[in-house]
Amino acid sequence: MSSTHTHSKKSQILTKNQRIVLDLLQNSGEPLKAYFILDSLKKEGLNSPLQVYRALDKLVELGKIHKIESINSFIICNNSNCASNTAFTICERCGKVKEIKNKNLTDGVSDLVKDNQLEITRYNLEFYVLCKSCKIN
Amino acid sequence: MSSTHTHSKKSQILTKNQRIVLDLLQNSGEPLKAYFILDSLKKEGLNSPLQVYRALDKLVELGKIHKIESINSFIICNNSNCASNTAFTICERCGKVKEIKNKNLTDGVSDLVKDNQLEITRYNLEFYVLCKSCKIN
DNA sequence: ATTACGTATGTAATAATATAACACTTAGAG
DNA sequence: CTCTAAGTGTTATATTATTACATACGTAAT
Repeated sequence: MSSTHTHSKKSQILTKNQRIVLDLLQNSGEPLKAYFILDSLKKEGLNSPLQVYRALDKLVELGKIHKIESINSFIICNNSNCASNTAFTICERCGKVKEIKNKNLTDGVSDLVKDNQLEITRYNLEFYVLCKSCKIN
Repeated sequence: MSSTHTHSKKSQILTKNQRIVLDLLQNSGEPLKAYFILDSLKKEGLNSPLQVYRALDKLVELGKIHKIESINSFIICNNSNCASNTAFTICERCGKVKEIKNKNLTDGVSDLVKDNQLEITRYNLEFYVLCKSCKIN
């Protein structure tokens, strides 16, 4: 074990395509669609959908981004250790998405899951809301 | 029209396309994809994707079926009054989907939502699990 | 009974989202 | 150095969903 690392340095480093896709999502902070990412990164050398989807798949697998299923979009993960569990609010009026950081909520869901004897490997929670600014206007 | 009956409230009656799509989902009990529904109902007179999507949209709106976002599929609602709130388990191995009827879970989620001052109009919860039969084998 | 209106229908075309197949490259482990 | 796992680049294609437009049909108001 100590002499032989099964985890190579390579596996911890993002490849170029993974890097530029992650950077774009990081800088945006908003959910982006795969083909928007493709268009945005044409100048960086991304030419085909598959290049984008492969990078996205890997980043999701690494827990660095999440897919928001109901809007076919990807967003940077802003929790340090949310694993593959996700919880979002999506404004029904303006479409704004926020990842829920509230520990009470996610802990509560975990408890409910335990109480109900569900063996969950991961979950995806999408809450449709009317966000503050939309509520005012 | 072969019969003379006049329904008092047309708005509560499903149209032919809505009916046959609902019947198929009802009989199946499983989540079905739009284009599978289209293929299955060719003999009933459905010819285009749009006819299917229009029926599905209406049925979702009426709360008679749900869309399971992460698998782009539609399933009959087996709760009498779940409104537009949905909670499913999806087996990661065999893909089997079950609507969660557990009142504790859904009530709990509602409480959590209240406690965390989220104003939710509806929600969509997708729990990925290893189902009983897949756990055994 | 006729009109106006909202909703549904049928059809063709196309947009948006995602994957398959294949040949090639690269980096690290042994 | 060589083997292998992972990533790349590219073309083509599959899957999912919507736009646009013309037509039909039931209901309520006139």
